[in-house]
Amino acid sequence: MSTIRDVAKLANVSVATVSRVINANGYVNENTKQKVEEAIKQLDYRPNDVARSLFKGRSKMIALFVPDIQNPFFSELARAVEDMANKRGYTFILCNTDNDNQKEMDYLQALLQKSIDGFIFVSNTIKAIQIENVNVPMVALDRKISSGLASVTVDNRDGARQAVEHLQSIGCKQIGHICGPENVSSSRNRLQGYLDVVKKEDWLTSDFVQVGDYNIRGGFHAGLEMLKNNPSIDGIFAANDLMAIGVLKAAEYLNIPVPEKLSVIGFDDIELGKITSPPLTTIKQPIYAIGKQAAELLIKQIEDPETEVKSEIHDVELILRASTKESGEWCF
Amino acid sequence: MSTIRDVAKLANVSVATVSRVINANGYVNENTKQKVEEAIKQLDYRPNDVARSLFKGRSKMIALFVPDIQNPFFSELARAVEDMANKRGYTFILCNTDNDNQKEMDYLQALLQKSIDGFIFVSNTIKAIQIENVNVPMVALDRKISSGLASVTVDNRDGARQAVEHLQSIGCKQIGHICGPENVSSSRNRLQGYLDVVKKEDWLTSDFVQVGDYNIRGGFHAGLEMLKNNPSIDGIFAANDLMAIGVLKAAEYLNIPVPEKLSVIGFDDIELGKITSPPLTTIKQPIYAIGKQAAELLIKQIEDPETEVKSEIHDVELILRASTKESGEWCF
DNA sequence: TTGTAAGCGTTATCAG
DNA sequence: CTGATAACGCTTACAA
Repeated sequence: MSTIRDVAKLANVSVATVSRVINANGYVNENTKQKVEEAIKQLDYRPNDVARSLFKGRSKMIALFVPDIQNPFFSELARAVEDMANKRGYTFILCNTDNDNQKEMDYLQALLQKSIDGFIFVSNTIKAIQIENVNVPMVALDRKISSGLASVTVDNRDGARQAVEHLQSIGCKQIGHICGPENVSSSRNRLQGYLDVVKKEDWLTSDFVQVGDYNIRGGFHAGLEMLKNNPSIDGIFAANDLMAIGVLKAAEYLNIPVPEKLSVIGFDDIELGKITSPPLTTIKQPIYAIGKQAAELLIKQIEDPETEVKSEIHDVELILRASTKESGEWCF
Repeated sequence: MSTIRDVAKLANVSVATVSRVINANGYVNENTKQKVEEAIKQLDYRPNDVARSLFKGRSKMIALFVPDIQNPFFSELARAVEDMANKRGYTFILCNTDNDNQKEMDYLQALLQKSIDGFIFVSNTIKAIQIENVNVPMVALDRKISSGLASVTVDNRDGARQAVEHLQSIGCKQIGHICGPENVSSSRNRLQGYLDVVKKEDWLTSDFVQVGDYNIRGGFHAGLEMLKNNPSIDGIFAANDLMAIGVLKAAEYLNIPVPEKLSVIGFDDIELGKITSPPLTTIKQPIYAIGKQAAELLIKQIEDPETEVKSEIHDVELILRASTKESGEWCF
């Protein structure tokens, strides 16, 4: 690997001049510029980013923390963040946290030591106090961390309301809810939305809300429990698609036909929901778009520290498929 | 952020001594060591990795190139690599290439400029000549790139044979194959394995092999085509699970009951195969294990350049589920 | 318009 | 056992 010094020598100029031309920075005579560019080409010279980082104190790297990249919701988010990072010349670092706060803190430290330029967190375990003296830009994605932190989320409560109202509109009389983990803000908000709609119903008992884990397996078990205890249930709103798929499996297991006897609706609109049998009605989040926006917001903060800290809340949208009555649709 | 100089000043020693204690390197008096450690604690000092990297010419970062993290096969691989990287103190960089050679080359350059320590490639577009003078360790994963490069793969041909033989053993008479893209080595090997078993059959015509794209949609279309042209087909071996799921959807669309009239077998054993209806019989690759091993191999090469370049080939295993006759199994 | 030289925060060599 | 000091490769005052 040749260095800036090699180029300078070959072009018969000083390293400062070379630096000026590679950074298009400061005055440099057209002629000497040509010479330098020639030398650069000849040596196939590429500036060493580590040296640049050391000098600047910034690395052109951003990190995304997600619980688990194997969850399709997070992989779509990751894809969006990476694409944006890439486009703006940043290197993308992916951190799987498994919702483990220790892991999060370890990553945080390690990356700070590498002069990372910013973080995007999808986390329900990071506390405001743990990051209060991190002095690089940060953005919370999907889940809020603290009010002082920029965030990009969706209107979870409204989405949940839409879901439950849809179930009612197609004739469901008794609607259960599989909620996500209680320490996740999106999950709490979706539960709120559910309650907004059904809290006055006389059939409502605590049996109608089961706690899941935002995964297929948890949805399956919660769904099984709920359907066994309340055979009269004819609609289930699961707080995410993965759990809704679990409910579909539970219904299949119990020989309850969907959507004839039971309507199921999820939340997120991951690709997977299109290929279940029946395909899943859901509340669509603009997953890629929010990931992209989080990255944009972060990079804006990085490149202009004066940028105001904003909280963006995106709308969601009902997507009708065959898992709820009278809305069948065969995709592909 | 305090520097090694601040620590030295506070502890009343030289920076060299501080360096010695943080690296447990060279002699240092127990007493002065205590003093230094005290100072480090007091200042909450953390060494600057960028400076370290500049000096050492290595960054403790490794990268993984995959076509698309949204494919669950790759996200499991990514998870494995990240876990291993993490464990060994490396930072993990994920690169989605979309099978775009230009993107691969751009990433390669960018990361080399950051003094990346090594690469793991899942690629069918990188050519040997493009990386011949990359002088950091590299490992090919899932797909070979060139014989000179360390690689971790599975016995695709044997797996394909097992798949087709299983179909025969349960009574399938006419077996079609949905193969993957022709420029992917695993896909070619699986086709070979299929042909090994059926090449002498008199029913075999070119209609029995359809090219897919390793994705659900491609599997759906290829399956549709095949089933429409050959109503007598009673078994399909798809070169990966995603396409097998597409075939399942195609059968559903055509009202062909699986496994009663048609048996379907995939390859990979991604999680998704467990939740289809019916669950998917498949050839299981040790996905996490090969990802982990690729990372181990890479790190070994990084830390000991004398390490010999090895090619590891893992065995695969038939997993029986309900998409092939007489092997029904209800998981969860 | 160009060059010199002082850092950026480490590590390692070489004296003491 | 410890301390100066010269790298590592780059950028940017400051001079010329």
